[in-house]
Amino acid sequence: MPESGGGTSGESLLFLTDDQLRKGIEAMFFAYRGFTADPDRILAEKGFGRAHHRAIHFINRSPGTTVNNLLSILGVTKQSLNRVLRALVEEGLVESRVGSRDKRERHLYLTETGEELERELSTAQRDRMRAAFRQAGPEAVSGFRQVLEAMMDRDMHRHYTGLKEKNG
Amino acid sequence: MPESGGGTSGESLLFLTDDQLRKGIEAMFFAYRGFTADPDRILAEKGFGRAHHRAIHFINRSPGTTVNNLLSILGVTKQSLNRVLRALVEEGLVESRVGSRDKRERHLYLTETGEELERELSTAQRDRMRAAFRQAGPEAVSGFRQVLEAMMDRDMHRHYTGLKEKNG
DNA sequence: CTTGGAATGTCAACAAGGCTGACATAAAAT
DNA sequence: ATTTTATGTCAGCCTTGTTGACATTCCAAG
Repeated sequence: MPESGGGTSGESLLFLTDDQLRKGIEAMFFAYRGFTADPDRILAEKGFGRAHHRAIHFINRSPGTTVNNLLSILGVTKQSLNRVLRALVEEGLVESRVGSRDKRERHLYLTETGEELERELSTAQRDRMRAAFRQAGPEAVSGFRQVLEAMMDRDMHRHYTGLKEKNG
Repeated sequence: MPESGGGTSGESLLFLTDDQLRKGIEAMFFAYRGFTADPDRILAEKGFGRAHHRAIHFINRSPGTTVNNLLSILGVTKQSLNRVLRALVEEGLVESRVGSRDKRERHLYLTETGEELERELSTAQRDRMRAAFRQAGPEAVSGFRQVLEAMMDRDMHRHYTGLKEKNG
């Protein structure tokens, strides 16, 4: 099955062969595992998981964000996120304040302890990312980002580039 | 400690700032979701999940591979993989043959039905990857792969580049 | 002001897929 | 022949997804 989906009809698009694409697919799989491996070890020690890291990361990025806003970023159900947030609040890593303007909303903040764990996690993850970036060089990093951006769902691209939050 | 994590001391390593690294981290997160979104829809329709896709992919790549070999690639416990394989065998997508040389081993093969699903899944995933590659261009694809390779754990790199299997 | 619908978040219960432990069988070592 | 090691299966637990039911708050219509 040399070219099941391609049909490159002679052009120099060798980087789009099925085999190149399969390598890209496996690269994503193996790299993502490496990408989360270090934080996962830290989290496991403290009895947390991947889901807690995701929440902590985005609360840190946008302090005062609401549960609803976090939901649209994380793409899970509110019930699922709620369980994770409850644990983080109970452990004293996250503070949940009732909205002053709209009392249905909960605004989320990292506590001092929460920020400590965030630092530990993101330092580990950044260290690996930095090593990979340095090894590959700035040209490669640019290409890396271009491909990843093109691979995102459109509405996620918004959360990635925008970084605008309205936290009243 | 004027700079929290970087300390670039004047060099032109702007692509290694904490903010650039944070963008890389979020790019991985959002892109990985996009990367699995299409197969996940197909799998959900048929009552399977991410774990089944992973098994199907690597059995297809190395027909006749053993459970043990698959374990070292997937990085899960044998008990976890076993549940997934049992479902695939029961649904008639995978055939598990007792090894002839070593009867403890089980050699795994996709059935005709299994190959059909594999094609459906990999076509969807390749389509997205192809679109991203095409949009970003060959230079970017090269950089993408360089960074991902540098981000993998060392022993995973083996599975990625090697593609050598001994299936007796 | 009251009432009804929409938005936000919580509680309960279930399913998928990680995990460890116990175990059966086959191979290898003593 | 017996013990040890390797491979795979079965049972049960935990995290983190899911849906359904519900309480609270806001807002709009009457």
